Amino acid sequence: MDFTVYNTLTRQKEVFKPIKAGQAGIYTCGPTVYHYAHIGNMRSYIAEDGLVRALLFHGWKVKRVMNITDVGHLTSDADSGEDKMELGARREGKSAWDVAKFYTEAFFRDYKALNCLMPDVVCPATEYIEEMIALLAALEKKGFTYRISDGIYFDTSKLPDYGKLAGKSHIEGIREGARVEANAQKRHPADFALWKFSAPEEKRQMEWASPWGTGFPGWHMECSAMAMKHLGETIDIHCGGEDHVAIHHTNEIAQSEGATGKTFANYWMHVRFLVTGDAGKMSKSAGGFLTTAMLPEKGYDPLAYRYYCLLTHYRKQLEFSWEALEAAARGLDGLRALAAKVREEAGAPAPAAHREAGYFKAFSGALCDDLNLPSALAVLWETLKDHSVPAPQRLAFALAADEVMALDLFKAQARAALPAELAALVSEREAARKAKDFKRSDELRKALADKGVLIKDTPAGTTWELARG
RNA sequence: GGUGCGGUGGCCAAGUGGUAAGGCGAGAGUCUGCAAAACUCUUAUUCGUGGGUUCGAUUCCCACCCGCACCUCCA
Repeated sequence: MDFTVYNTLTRQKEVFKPIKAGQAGIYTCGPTVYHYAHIGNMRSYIAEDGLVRALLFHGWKVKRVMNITDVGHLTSDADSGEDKMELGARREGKSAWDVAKFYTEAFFRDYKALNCLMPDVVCPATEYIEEMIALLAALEKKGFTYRISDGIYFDTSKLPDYGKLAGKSHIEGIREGARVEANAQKRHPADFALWKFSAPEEKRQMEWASPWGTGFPGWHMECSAMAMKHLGETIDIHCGGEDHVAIHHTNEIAQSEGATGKTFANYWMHVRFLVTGDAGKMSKSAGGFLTTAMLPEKGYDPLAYRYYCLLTHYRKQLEFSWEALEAAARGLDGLRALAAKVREEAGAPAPAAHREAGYFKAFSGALCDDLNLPSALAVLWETLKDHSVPAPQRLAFALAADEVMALDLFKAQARAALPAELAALVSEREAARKAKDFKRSDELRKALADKGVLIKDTPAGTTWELARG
């Protein structure tokens, strides 16, 4: 079956044809590590992980590269808003390097908690300054650059199809200074910095010598340099958030194609934002936001958030609400319970998933249709409940499907022991119930419920679970 | 101001020119001392509004209303 993806460049779904048969080279814009990544950031990585897993599911090989932006944004507080952790880190005398290290580690903790597969290559921008300087030199040689007081800039008028990703009318409509102060020395509003000079009176923590002067690379340089270094001058799929279309990716294309004269990326996949009803998009600068690490504190498995993301197509804006997250968490619980029941019924899975079965093709077809994970998830639900399919086949299918969904459908849920005091109440209630003192046992059940312990009486005895929240 | 996207049952949400997946919730039943859990069944003649094209539109076209995102580092 052909694998199709929506390509932002052509604004339509296209059959994915890789440069090397059966192998996909994917570049992902990674996090900027001067603060925590919030769950909105993670939506993109979950969607991209879905892409990687869907390709692997269909037998493709995948080479995925992710950058870490650890340079260029650490000079002023204004860039980072009032991030308490960073301010705290500074108070403790940490360097910009330490801050980057700290948040990189935090990012991958979250990333793994959401069951995202590690990229094959993770590249911090600060380790590729040489490559960026070489790229700039190539652009200079071809006449795409000019120098003004604060840096070396890219002359967008020199590239005939500049802005093709976002659309010409969009580029022409850009009003510089609408939200950021205009730079009067720039020749065209869309021109952007390739190399910024350190201010004479300032000693930056992160700065490098270059043929043009001491300073640091422009924000778009890293992705161009690293993507081409690891995946070649033309890559298969370039991923990122929707916000990057008009500026960051547009400029990556300008730099890369200006330097090589070749197509930079054949397919551009953009994930739309997670937004919150009242505050709009979840933003790093807008203050309070939710991180993956905060989910367990609220009583949620991080994978409940993954499930939540899987419920909505990646090209549709996703609105966050606690009510919807709660519904997702319950849905995931239900799916796991269903999977456990299928496993019990089946004993052992069939030797292999039945790839010719209708449900399997429906599942695969949904993935191949521009990564329609919500549809694929519906197929999974329906199939697991379908008793006309032999249980071992259902189990084999669930195992295979979870390689894509990555929801830990069969992982035994570890749970904390109940505090002794509450455990005593549970035993006391069970004793009262056995003695048919229902009044007392119901009182105790109520008391336990008030403390968040839900009682279940099964033929095998009394069990409990913790209420969420 | 420019660009783009979306409005589907109480909530989240997929989808198609031929009569609305799935999940959550809710209701009924089985089970239970009663519950919970589990199981079974039910839950949109209808897809923002008004026109148009068509044998037929939620799906195509036009207008309007509403919401959102991007144009700044941001996923």
